[in-house]
Amino acid sequence: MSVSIDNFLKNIYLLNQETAGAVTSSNLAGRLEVSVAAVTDMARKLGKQGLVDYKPYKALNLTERGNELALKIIRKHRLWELFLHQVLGLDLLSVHQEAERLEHHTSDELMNHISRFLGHPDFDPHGDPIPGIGGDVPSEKGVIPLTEILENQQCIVKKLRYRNSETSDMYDRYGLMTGLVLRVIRVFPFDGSIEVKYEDGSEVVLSGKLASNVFCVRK
Amino acid sequence: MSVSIDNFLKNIYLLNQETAGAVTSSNLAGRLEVSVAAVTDMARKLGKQGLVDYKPYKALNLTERGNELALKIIRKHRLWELFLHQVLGLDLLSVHQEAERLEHHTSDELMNHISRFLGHPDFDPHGDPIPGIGGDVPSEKGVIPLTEILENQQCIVKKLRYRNSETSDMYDRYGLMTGLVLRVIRVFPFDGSIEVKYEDGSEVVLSGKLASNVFCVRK
DNA sequence: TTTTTATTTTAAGGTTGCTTAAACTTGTTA
DNA sequence: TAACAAGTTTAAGCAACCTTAAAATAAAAA
Ligand SMILES: [Mn+2]
Ligand SMILES: [Mn+2]
Ligand SMILES: [Mn+2]
Ligand SMILES: [Mn+2]
Repeated sequence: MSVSIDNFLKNIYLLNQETAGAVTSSNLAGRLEVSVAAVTDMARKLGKQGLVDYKPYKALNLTERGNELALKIIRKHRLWELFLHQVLGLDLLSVHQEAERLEHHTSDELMNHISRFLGHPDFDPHGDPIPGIGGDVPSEKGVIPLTEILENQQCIVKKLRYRNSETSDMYDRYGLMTGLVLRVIRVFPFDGSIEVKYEDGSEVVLSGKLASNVFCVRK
Repeated sequence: MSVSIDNFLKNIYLLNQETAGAVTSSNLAGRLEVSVAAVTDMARKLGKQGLVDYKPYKALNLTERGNELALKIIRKHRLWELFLHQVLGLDLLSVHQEAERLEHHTSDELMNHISRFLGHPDFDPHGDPIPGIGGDVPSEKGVIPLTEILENQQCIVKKLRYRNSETSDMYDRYGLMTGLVLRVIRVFPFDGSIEVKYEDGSEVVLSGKLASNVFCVRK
């Protein structure tokens, strides 16, 4: 397992969730920032190794074994993120960048020490589930976009979807973070924007697009 | 800077101290576990880059810039070791193995967070000095081998030299660790072995060879 | 000083992971 | 159905970092 293979498997897994099972070469190439030809090469190679289900011109899928490996890397990534955030105080953008490298260079043993130190947590600071040692993924049942909360209902923010560094800035601007309790004051169907009230009484209006990237559970 | 270059520079630095300035290609090759030819290649390459002072058939030396880079890597290595030991409870053998990889994949920013978390320490858990951000190396003044302590004198263990995994076992066996207070009870000139008394009153005899790898300051 | 030995360098080649450009499939549009 | 456009594969090649084996050099021994 090299860094390239790690990232290849991990991003098939993640992209598979985002695109509902239709991971294409160009899709993955964009994500990994390599040429499409490089993806074809790697896919064929990992196909032979039994990690990827590769058929020319077809969507890419992980095999059972490929899936297990992907989950192990994601586990390391998200445990590192939580550790760096909670213990060392790095911000949510930095933790991702550091974890992106550390995930490939940490033994299972060290990762288990970190998991124990954190009390075997289920979610990372972005609200994403941390797979267990056995590959079990904590459920996110009841987590829905903020756009589905009705007027006057309360909810707890569980997950913020990070699309780029700009979303990070916006979450900062509005003070949005996991664990926050919000009450939806008003929904504006005109443009989909939503007025919410924080626990401290302050109120802001979020754009529909931003709100659709904020996930929460009803309170 | 790649992992290979990191390790090349770091080990010239360390070997330079151990051999008093006579770092040969075969010497370094053994340390890095690569062929001697690979060392020559890399030395010439880094010579062109101004990191190594390379002259065919001569001993290898770091340039000013190469030295700075080596110290940065050593700083990361030793800070990681202390962090993994003190915070996460890894044993002294594991911390070295993990640090050996993490040192290459940690940003300066993260390392500074870790340094602050630890209170900007001067020594790693093996007693080796941790270079500062500016490249200043904490002094080890007064640190001498246990073999130089006279009968009935007390000393504090400051540094254990790890030669291989066996030394590690022996330090464990005798409960030797940095910070320990010892009193030399008796020196046996016959074979150089030394009888020491621990603070709890127990007494053991250490071989001369083992004692020469234990460093301490007089109390 | 010449010869022998140990060490270092040079040469040739392999693997991994990438690139660009050309050839090929596939599904859609005319 | 034929042509086109988009996406994918194949081909050729490059850089980094290794290897082994042969040639060159330096140091030690005869
Ligand atoms: Mn990564
Ligand atoms: Mn995350
Ligand atoms: Mn290393
Ligand atoms: Mn150390």
